[in-house]
Parts: sequence; structure tokens; C-alpha cells
Amino acid sequence: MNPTEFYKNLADDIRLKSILLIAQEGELCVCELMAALAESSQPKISRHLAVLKSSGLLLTRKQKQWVFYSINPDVATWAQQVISLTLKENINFITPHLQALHLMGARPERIANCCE
Amino acid sequence: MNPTEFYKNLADDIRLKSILLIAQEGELCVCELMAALAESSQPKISRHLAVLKSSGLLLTRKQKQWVFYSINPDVATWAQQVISLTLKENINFITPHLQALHLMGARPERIANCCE
DNA sequence: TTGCTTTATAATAAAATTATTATATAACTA
DNA sequence: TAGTTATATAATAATTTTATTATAAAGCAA
Repeated sequence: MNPTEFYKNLADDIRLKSILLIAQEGELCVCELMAALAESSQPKISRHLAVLKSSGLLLTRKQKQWVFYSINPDVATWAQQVISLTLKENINFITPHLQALHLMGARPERIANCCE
Repeated sequence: MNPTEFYKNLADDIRLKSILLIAQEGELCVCELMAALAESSQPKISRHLAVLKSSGLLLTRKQKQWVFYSINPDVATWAQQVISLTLKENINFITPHLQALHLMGARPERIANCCE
């Protein structure tokens, strides 16, 4: 992935916020991103995640009925550094979404963890 | 400028390459960018530079008949770090354009410098 | 002044991206 | 099995972005 393609992936509110939320939380499922990005519809979020996955930025892991997205560790180091720098220096950009996420009841991770 | 807006500015080949070339060279005029990005037309380059200027990423300095573009030092530190990291780790992305630039005869800087 | 070089802008067309709506699939639950 | 939840996808419409072409303006040079 060349730099322009990489930045095209970041050049959308839902995609960038999803990446930053996932970077912050380690991994998130679609329903958690829906809770975090409450103003966006499910197909909209799914489609943007599909874009990020197909360009190799995100990985998916299916567990029970949930699909968990995480940052692909094979992403070029510089690109991962760009993501973490952006997160670190713009935490306020996703603060309201992190709050919405933490207000969500019955987050799937907990359920998933407890049944493995 | 929020992170999404910033990345929208980088999400185009001409804009990203112009920024990286300017970051590498310190400052460049439109005709030098035309030489470097030989495949692109003058209005195309001018328009993309206007976008970058109006979002505050670039500054202009007019000298004689030339307009020199440089990175705005007031750009957020994290954004400047993103730019320099991208440049440092993707120098091959602009190498052919740097070569074209250095092949250009009678670069305006020299003329400008010699007549101040 | 006239002409040339450099750069910017405006109008329109073309292309790409994004949103919306509806529907499909898969997995769990009762 | 039937119903429910979670996610994906396809079709189309809407929007945004980009390219192209033509033209304008500004500054220099003869």
C-alpha cells in the first residue's frame, strides 16, 4: 500500500474514528463501533470496515455471532506509527465515542471472554 | 484542522507528493513542482496547492514572478511529525520526482538567490 | 507598450466516493 | 423449528471530488 492509498483510508470520519477506537481498545466488534459511533447506521459502518479490511489495515476474527476487528500487525511500521501518533495527540477526537462505548451495556468481549 | 480534514489533504497523489517534495526541499515554486510532477498540468497542480494553502498546510511567498510554497510552521506538531515520518520512510515514493526536479534547468531559486 | 512567463481561477464535464434502502446470511436462543 | 441478533452485501441515488479547458491576472523584459 503506497502512502496515498494509506491516507485515503484515513480520509473519512467513520474510517478514521474506527481505526483510532480499535487502536485504543485493541479490538472491537461492529456492534461496539455502532454504539461508539451512534450517529451512523450499521451498513454504513460495515461497509467502511470492509474497505479497511480489504486494503489490509484491519483483520477480522469471528467469535460466536460477533466479528471483531483489529489493526493488522503486518501493516507497515511507519503507518502504524502514524496511527498511534494520531491517537495519542488527538484523544479528544474520539473521547465522546469512547464514552458512548463504555456506556454500552453487555459488551460482547466480556461475554466472549467468560465462555472460552 | 481535525484529523480527518488533515488526512483528506494527504489523500491525493498530487497533494501528498507536493507536500513531501516541499518538506524535502524546504520550498518550491509551482514551476518546479510542474517539473517534478511532469505528468500533471499546471492548473491541476495550482488547484491542489490552493486546497493545501486554504486548509492552512502550506504558506506562499511571492518573489518576482514566482510563488514559493512551504510547509506552514503553525501546522500542529503531530501533523508535521506525520509528514516527516511519511517522507523519511517513503523516500522512494518521491525519488523519481526529485530526480526530475534536479534535472530541471534554471531553477528559480538560484536566480532568486543570486539577485537578492 | 507589446509580448512572454508564471500562476490562479472559473465553468463545465467526468469520475469517484458515500449514503440509503432493502435484503441476505450466519449464528445463537427459545 | 421459528424467531432474534449480528453482520454483510447489492442496487441505486446522492454527493463530493477531480480533471479539463479556457481564460485572466500579475510581473517581467524587450
